[in-house]
Amino acid sequence: MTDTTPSRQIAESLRSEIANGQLPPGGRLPTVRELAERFGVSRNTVTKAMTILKTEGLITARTGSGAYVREPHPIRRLGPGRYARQRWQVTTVTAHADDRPSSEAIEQQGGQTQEVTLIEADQVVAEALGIEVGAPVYERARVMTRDGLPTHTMTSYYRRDDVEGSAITDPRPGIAGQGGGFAVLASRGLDPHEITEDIAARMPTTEEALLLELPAGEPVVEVRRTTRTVDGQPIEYARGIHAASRFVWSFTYPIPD
Amino acid sequence: MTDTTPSRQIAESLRSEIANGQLPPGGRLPTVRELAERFGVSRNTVTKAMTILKTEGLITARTGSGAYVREPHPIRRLGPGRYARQRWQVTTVTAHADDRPSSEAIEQQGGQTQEVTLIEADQVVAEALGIEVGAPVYERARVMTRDGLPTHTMTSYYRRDDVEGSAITDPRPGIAGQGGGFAVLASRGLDPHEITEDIAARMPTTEEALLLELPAGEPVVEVRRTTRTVDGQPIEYARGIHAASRFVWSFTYPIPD
DNA sequence: TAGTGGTCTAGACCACTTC
DNA sequence: AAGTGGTCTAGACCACTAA
Repeated sequence: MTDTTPSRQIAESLRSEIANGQLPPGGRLPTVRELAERFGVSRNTVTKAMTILKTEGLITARTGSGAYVREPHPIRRLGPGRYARQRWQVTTVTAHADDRPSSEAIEQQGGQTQEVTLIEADQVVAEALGIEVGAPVYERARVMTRDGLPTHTMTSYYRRDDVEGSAITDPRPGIAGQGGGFAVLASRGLDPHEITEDIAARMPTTEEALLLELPAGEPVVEVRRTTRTVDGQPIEYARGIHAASRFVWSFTYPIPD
Repeated sequence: MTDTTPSRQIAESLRSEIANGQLPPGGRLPTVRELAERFGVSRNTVTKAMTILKTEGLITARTGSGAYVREPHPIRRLGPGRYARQRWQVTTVTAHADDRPSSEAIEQQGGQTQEVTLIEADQVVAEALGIEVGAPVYERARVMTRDGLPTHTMTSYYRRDDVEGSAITDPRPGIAGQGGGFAVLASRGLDPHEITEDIAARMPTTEEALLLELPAGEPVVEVRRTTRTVDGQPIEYARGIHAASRFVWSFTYPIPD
């Protein structure tokens, strides 16, 4: 039934100790040397067992300190409500650029970094926005953090003419941040009306793992979002990478005919 | 910038060869022994590099044969349309049990196994169905396959009184299969009207990895679905485990106020 | 039967943490 | 300074695949 190499057996043994609470979340595992002696194997074999558990997301190890049972993350539930009008709709657009442009295009602020650049649309972006490949688009790349830890990235693309000169093209975070992109589009007569979200999961690339400080064995969820006006005209395409363990997506809808 | 151990460097080297197409999908990697010589390291170090790539889902290895670049899966796009009325609504319920009950509760049929059991509701199921813990519910566990490979599981829970004696409680697949559960509920005056889907991603348990024949480094997407009548009464709770690389979930909705 | 990936050992060295 | 996880080596053995 179970193909049973020593390293797998040790992993299974520790796994069940974690499952039954004998090793509680945050608790420290016995040292590699202790386990090697306990199971009568070499240190390498125990290390391998721990590698298995790490890639399963059950433990993390800190060199010089020990290996610990991973604590469950607080989970955020993401639904359509996060895009609700009342969250971004304002009578007058209060966001505005001031006169001291920062030399750096990246700044840090409570929970969000931002980088805005004018680029040429690639295949995917062009198709999503209904423009030609190579057409100019503004890319607005953000990294969201929570409790000092990065939780997800969100990179939006806008047609240049739609947002040129607006607060969106101001690189400082907070100006167009926090849904403010929708307010800017609305102020230009491009009211966001409909959203399509595509959701898929996969293992992270090495860059993503570094950027989001992902432990081994943590998948990412990639969200691709297209926002359209009431006429069906796409006004924003966005791509987000989320640390999987911190989010749940929730949708409620009537059964279609 | 990049902490650079030999095994990681080798992994990175192979990773870029895969990315630029030098090693095409389905192509065979050089042997461990060849790579060990090429990079001037021990066999173990090359093996470790390949383990990294396996957990990233980039390659799979077959003992005795070689290591191969994984081929991209055909991806199914899942949206609300899969629950559309026209897919399950029938004027008269044609599904029916015949007279020869099978001794086995599990049967195999084109693309689906099924197992039906009467159990007591646990905490999660009870809460979802709005009943008390321990109340009797029918559990209908299915494993869906495609091209002979398992793609996902789907386990539904119904209140006993809602489906007792119906085609749903018939263990043979195909009777209530293929959305037929909705038709049965409708025939009982419990028209499915609204669905809530919760979607999350994580690494598989060992059981799930075995059941879905997941290669190392393949995450799963867990979908929890609650179906309600127009009155808001929950009539089905379902839990599905999907091999992440084979699916995309897609939702289109108007921006709420 | 020759070649393949997979696992294990014993010993070594390293960077890091903790005291 | 002592203890920790992490990595690497050299060599061994195994189960499996393919000709």
